[in-house]
Amino acid sequence: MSPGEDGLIGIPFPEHSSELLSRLNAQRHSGLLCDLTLTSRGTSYQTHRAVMAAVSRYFRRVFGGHEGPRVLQLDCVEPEALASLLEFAYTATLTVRSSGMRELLSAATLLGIECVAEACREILGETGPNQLESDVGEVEDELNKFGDEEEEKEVCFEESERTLTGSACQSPEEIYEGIQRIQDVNTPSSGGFLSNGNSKWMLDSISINKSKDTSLKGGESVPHEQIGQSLQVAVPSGGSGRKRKSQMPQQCPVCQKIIHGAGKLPRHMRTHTGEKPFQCTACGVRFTRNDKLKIHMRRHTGERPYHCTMCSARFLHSYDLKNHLSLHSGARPFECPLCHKAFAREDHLTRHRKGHGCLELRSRRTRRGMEPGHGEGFEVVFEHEPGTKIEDLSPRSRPGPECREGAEFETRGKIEAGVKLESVHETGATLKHRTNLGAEKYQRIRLQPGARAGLQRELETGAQLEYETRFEPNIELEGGCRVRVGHECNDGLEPAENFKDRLVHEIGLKARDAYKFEAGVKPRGDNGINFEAGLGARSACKPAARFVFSSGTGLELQDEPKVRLQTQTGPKARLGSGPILRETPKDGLRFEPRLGGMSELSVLLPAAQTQCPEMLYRAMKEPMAKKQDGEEGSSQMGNGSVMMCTSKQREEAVEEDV
DNA sequence: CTGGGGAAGGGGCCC
DNA sequence: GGGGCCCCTTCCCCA
Repeated sequence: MSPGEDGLIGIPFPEHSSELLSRLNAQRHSGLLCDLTLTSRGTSYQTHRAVMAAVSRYFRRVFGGHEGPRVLQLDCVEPEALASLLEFAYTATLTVRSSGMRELLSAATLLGIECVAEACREILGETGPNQLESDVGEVEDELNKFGDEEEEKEVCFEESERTLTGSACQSPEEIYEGIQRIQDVNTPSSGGFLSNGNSKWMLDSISINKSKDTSLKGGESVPHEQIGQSLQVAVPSGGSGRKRKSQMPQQCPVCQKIIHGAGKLPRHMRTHTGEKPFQCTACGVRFTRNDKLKIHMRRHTGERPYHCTMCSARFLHSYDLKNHLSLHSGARPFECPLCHKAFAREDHLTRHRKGHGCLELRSRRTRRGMEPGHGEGFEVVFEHEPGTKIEDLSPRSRPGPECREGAEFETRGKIEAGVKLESVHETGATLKHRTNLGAEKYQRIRLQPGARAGLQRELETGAQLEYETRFEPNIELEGGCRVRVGHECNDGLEPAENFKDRLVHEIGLKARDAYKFEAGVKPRGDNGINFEAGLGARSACKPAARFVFSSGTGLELQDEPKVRLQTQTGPKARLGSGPILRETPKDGLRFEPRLGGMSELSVLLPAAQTQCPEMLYRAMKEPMAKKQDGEEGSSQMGNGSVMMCTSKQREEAVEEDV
C-alpha cells in the first residue's frame, strides 16, 4: 500500500461464526444471559431472543420493534421438535428421529424456519406443500384472523381445539401476523409455565402422528443416543436447507471437521454443545458419551479389568496397562532427535519437544543398566572386560573421561528407521572385538534384541593396529542412512585442543568407513588418523579446536597435490581460518585447519571421479584390499568436497575465508 | 522438568 | 446406517 492510500484491510476470521455460535450455545445450556423461556407441554427451554429472532421469522415478528415476552408457551409444537429446532439454532445441525420428522416439519413451518422445513420435506420425499402443511396453513389461516390484533403486545386468549381441513398455505409473513398468541411474563416462573394459567396456544390438533407419550421432563434435554432412528441434518446457515443423511464421513457444521464413522456426528456435536446426557447414578458426574460413563462406573464398582501379568497392578483402561507395561520392559522407544533423551510415552516426548527442555545437542547416552530398547534402529554397545586399560583402547571406543577404568561405558550407533540391512548377524549375537594389546582384552558388541544389523567392528593389533568400522559386503543400505558413533579423537592433537564429540557418517550405498592406524604408529601418536570413507564425515568440534587430517604414510604423493578442506555445515560454513597444508612425504599429507569459532567441521572425501582420487584411495585401499580381495565397495566414495585445486585456487580460497 | 494417572475425543469393528 | 464397544492419541493434572 502506497503512502497516503488509506486502503481498507479485510482480515477474515473464518472460525468466528462457529465459535460465536458455540459460545452462545454454551450460554444457553448454562442459562447465562437467557432472556426467553420457551415452554411446550411442560418442558421448558432457556434461550436467547436474539438467536431465535435470527433463525425464525416467527420470532422476528414477535420481537421485532418491541421487547416482547419473556416466556412463550408453544404447546402447539412438539417438545422434541422444539428441542431439535433449538439445537439447530445454536449448532446448525438438526438431530431428530425419523418418526418425528413430520412434527419437526410442522414446527419449522409454524416458526418460519424455512431451511429446516425444506430439509424435512426432502427427507420425507415431499416437494410441495403436503397435507400436513395444508393443515398447518389452514391453522395459520385461522390464526390470521387475529392479524388485526398485531398491535396488541399481549394477547391472552383461549381457544378450543378445532378440526382443521386442508387449504392452501399462506405466506409466513401473513401467518405470523395472526399468531400473536403471546403472554409476556416479567418474571419467568421456575416451572417454566405462564403465570396466567389459562393462556394457551391451542394448535395441538394439527399435529399428525403426534406422540402424546413424551418422556421429556421440564428442562431435560434429549440425549442423542436416546433418540432412536435419528437423522442428522446439517443445514448450512444462510442458505437453503440441504439434508445430509448420516453417512461416512460427515463434516461438522460448527468446526468443519470431517467426522468418520457412521453415527459419530452426534457424538462429536456434543463437544460443541457441551451436552452431557449420561449421568452417573452414583456420584452425579455427567458424561458426553455412554462408553465413558461405563468406564467411569468401574470406579464405583471397583472393577479394574486390566491386570498386569508382571505385578499386581490393575487398571481401569487398557492403555493404562500398556503404559504400565513399558515400566517393566524399560522400553523407551520415543527418542528426542535433538538430545536423544528417550521416553516411554510418545506424549512425554511431545511435551519434551514442545517445551524448552531440549535446547541443546547432546551425545547419545543410554541409561545405565538399561537394556537396549527395541525399534527399527539398533545400538552398538561396547563392553570392556574388567581390567581393561582404557588407554589401551582405541580412541573411538574409549569412554569419556568420566568413566573409570573397567567401568561400563557405551558408544552408541543408530541406523535410522527405514534402512534395510540385508547381511545380518543374528539377533542378540555378541561380536568380539579382539585386540592384541598384551592381555586378553576384547570388546563385545551386543546387538539389541530384534535388531538385524550387519554392522561389524573389528579391532586388530600387532604390527598394525587397525580399528575398522565397516559394513559387510553386499549390505544394501538404502540411501540416507546415518550411523552415529560416539567419538573421541585426540590423535595428533594437543591435549587441550582435542575435539571429542560425535562423528556422524553420512553413508551411501555399500559404503565403508574405516579408521586405521598405520603400521608402527601408536594410536595416540603424531600421525593422526587415516581417514577413509566413501562417505562424508561431520565432526562437531569445540571452538578453536584443531582438526588434523592425515593421509597416512606410504602415500605416493603425486606432484603438487592440492587439497582443500571444506567445511560445509550450517549457514556459517566456511573454510577453517587459514588451513595449513603441509606436505610431509614421510607421514603423508597433513591438514591442520584451525576452526576458530566453527561449531562443526565437515570432511567430505572425494568421490572417485575427482581429479586426484588416487591419492586418498591408495592410502587406504591397499591394507583393505589384503583383507577383502577384489571388493570394489571400498572405492565407492561419496560426494567429495575435499577438492583438488591449484595453488592459486587455494590461495584464493584462503583469501576468501580471511 | 519428568513420570504417571486419568479424561476427552476420534476412529475401527461389529452387531 | 446407527450405536455399542474398544483402542488409540492427545492433553491435562498432580506429585
